[in-house]
Order: sequence, then structure tokens, then C-alpha cells
Amino acid sequence: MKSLCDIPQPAKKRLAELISLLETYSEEKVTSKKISELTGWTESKIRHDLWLTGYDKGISNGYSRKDLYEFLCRLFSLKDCTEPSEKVSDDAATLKQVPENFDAVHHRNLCIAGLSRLGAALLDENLTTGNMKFQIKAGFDTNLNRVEILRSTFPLYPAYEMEAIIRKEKIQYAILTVAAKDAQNMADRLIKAGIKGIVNMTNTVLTPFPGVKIENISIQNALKLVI
Amino acid sequence: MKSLCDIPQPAKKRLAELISLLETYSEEKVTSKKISELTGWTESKIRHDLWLTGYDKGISNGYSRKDLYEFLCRLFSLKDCTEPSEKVSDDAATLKQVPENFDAVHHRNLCIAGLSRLGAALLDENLTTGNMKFQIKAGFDTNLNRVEILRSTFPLYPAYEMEAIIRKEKIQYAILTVAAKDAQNMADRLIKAGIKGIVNMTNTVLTPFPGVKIENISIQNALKLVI
DNA sequence: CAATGTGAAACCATTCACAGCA
DNA sequence: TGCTGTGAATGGTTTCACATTG
Repeated sequence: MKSLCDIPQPAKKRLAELISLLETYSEEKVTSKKISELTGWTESKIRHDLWLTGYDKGISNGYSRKDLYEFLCRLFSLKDCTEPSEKVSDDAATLKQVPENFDAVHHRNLCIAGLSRLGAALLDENLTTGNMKFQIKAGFDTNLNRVEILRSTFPLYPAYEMEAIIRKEKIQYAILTVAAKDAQNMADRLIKAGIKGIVNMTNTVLTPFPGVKIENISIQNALKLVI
Repeated sequence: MKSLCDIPQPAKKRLAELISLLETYSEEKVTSKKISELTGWTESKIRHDLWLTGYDKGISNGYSRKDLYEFLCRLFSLKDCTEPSEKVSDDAATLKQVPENFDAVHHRNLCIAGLSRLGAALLDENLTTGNMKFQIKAGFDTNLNRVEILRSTFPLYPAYEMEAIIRKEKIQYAILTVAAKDAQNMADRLIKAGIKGIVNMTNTVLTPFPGVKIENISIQNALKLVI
């Protein structure tokens, strides 16, 4: 198995989506043709993407849904690195990180920064995907009212406690749902506190920071692109 | 001014984000260097993107924030076409669609399909961006309880009325926030009813349909990519 | 002189074509 | 025969280099 770091971004994004697709796929065997019909990606793109991952259990009569799904989950449950791996041939070291047992769910600690209606809506979303469970450990908001009134299965804190809680709870990922005007400032604080990945749901373009991954999923921006 | 249809997707996405950036930018002049610092895009990429749009008011001492912003808004407020325009030199026809008055806000009718907590959270989001106002005309859910209990400034309907209301209210765009298992079925119904663009917030990969634009902004998928 | 405008060059992603396998 | 695996060819995007401008 190759490492996610060596797979270019467009392919990585499709592979992530392929996990979701396989999760709800009902048949035992799946072919690149079938995936193509369901997603609109070309057959050759799908085969090439899988080739990039090093997967080769599909010879000549399609892929086993279960085997491919578990392979991709394992690939994504490895912690990705920002830079492409230099030690390409050092397979032993890479393999050591691969969970032997697929069923072992991989937990990642997550927080929600901003508890307006959108942020609050995430409090009961199921953020399990593949064999990874993003466990929400905390929610933050500058508005003390919200922190006290909202109910959730994990604690909510005022924003001034953010840095301390992130360190204490070893939180590495954040979903940013504050107001657009506060987004950059909040992102800076999250990064300073040690957050390594941010899902940015605000309508603000964040300034990149070395070693921190950012995914933008702004509704306003998506609307501009479907016009 | 060129048409959005002739601009490749990666550039289009950056230009859409640039509108948001300029909205909160405080100084009068802005350079490609400044935009590069704020976004991480290279200077040459920014200049090249603007070249693709045909914008050329920036000679030698940066861009006027206001002028560039209004130019981009006008560009995006034109209805995009799915296929690249064939009649490239027919500028007159294109220009006729350009709003003479920038202040004229362009309304687009929108609906929310699925009123679980995430969908309901969008009921009071401000979906104005650039000079475009995405006006929510309706919300739909199969659960009658939700339809009756939730309060909003626009009407909520049971899902079986969806097709009729979309036609009656001339709704062309939809935000999809149903459960993952219902996403494809709901998307098919939206498309059959005449929807031309879908912002898909579910964790389902939708099968493409000719003439319908889809933007995927799944939180689960974004989380996989920030690992 | 510090900025843009612009086409050509370099780089990267996708598609193609076909060998190899059940 | 119908599928995958694979590197080479193609096509699209980004970067570069420099002429041009206020």
C-alpha cells in the first residue's frame, strides 16, 4: 500500500468520495464501469486512481466491494503528511502504521468553533466516515448565552477557554462555523493552539499556514458555482 | 468582458472566492502580491485568472478594489452556460445581458430540500453574495411535524408538494440537506421538477445529469481530506 | 520602479491503447 | 470475452519570463 501523501489532490478527493459510495453500494462486486455510471467519472480515471493507491486485487472481473472498501478505509485512516514522502521504498515503516484489524475504529478529536445555528446543527451530526470516527470533544462560542443554553453530549465552552481545552483534550481538527468577519482571527487562534486541520464553513478565504490543512466548504461559494 | 463559460473550473472557483475576499478588504488598492499573501495562490496565477476574464483595468499600480469587485460581480451575475460559448466574437449579445447598473441585485430562487437540523440551520443564513441574492422560496421535508413546527420567513411544505411548488415559484436552485440514503432519490425529483443547480451537503455522490450543475460540500468528505 | 498583461514553457492530470488475466 | 493494470500520449493548468505601462 502506498501512502496518501503520494496521491495527487484530485485523485485523493475522488477516492474519499468513493469510500462513501461503497458504503451504500449493495452488490458484492463492483466494476469501474458501474462506478463510472454512478459518479460520472471516466472508467480509466477510476482505474488509474486505484492504480495510484497500489490496490491490485481487482484483476479481470471487477473489484470486491468489501475488500476495496476496507483497503480505502485503511489508506485514509493513516495520518497523512503534508509533504510527499521521500523514503518511497521504505515499505516496512509505512506498513507498521497500517492497522492490522480493520474493525478497529480510528478516533480523531474534533471541535466546533462557533455555535450559531449552523454550528449548533453539527452537534448531532454523525461524523463517522469509513472506519474513522471524528469525535466532537468540545464546542466554542464567544456568546456565553449559547454555551449555556445549548445541549449536547460533549461540553461547550466560552471562546476564551479554547486554547486550554484544545491542548488538554488533544484536539487536532476543527470545524469553523463562526461569522465570516471573525473567521481569520479564530483560525489563527486554532492554529496557534495546535489544530492541524480545519474544515472552513465560513464565506472567508483563510490565509494558509504551513502544516495546517484547510478545506473550504462555503455554501455561498458553492452557490456561485452552480449558477 | 468574457463569459464565465469560457473560464476553466479551477480559475472560476478562485474568482468566486476572490469576490468574498474583496468584500471584506478594507484598502482602496489591491495588488496580486497582496492577494497572494492572503490566499496562498501565486501572484502569476491571480494575474492569469484575471487575464482569462478579460479584465484589464489594473495596469501597473494594482487594481482598484471597488472596480475589480464590481467587475467580478457582473461576471458572476450572468447566467453561466454548461457548454463553452461557440459564438466567441459575438460580444454585443453577451453585453446585452450585463446589468448596466451594478446596484441592481440579481435574485435567484432557491429551495432547501431536507429540514433536519442542518437544513433548518440554513433558514436564517444570509445567502447574499456579490450582487446576487439567493432568495429561499421554500423548504421541503417528508416529516410533516418539522414542516409544521419550524418557523421561517418563507413557507415550508411537505415533500409531496415539491414538484408543484418548484414549478409555481420558478425555483431553479436547491440546497440538498436530506439524509444520505435519500439524497439520490431527492436529487432525481428536484432535477425532474426543473432544478438547474444543486448544492449537495449530503455524504452521497450524486449521479450527474446533463445541464444540471452540482457542487458537493459534504462535511464528512472534507474531514477525510484534512487528516 | 513596481506593478500588470501576455504568450510560451513546464508541469500535472486525464485519457488512451493495449497487454495480461480469469 | 470482459475486465483490470499500466505506461505512454494527450490535454489542461500553472508557472515563468519579459515587454509594457503609469
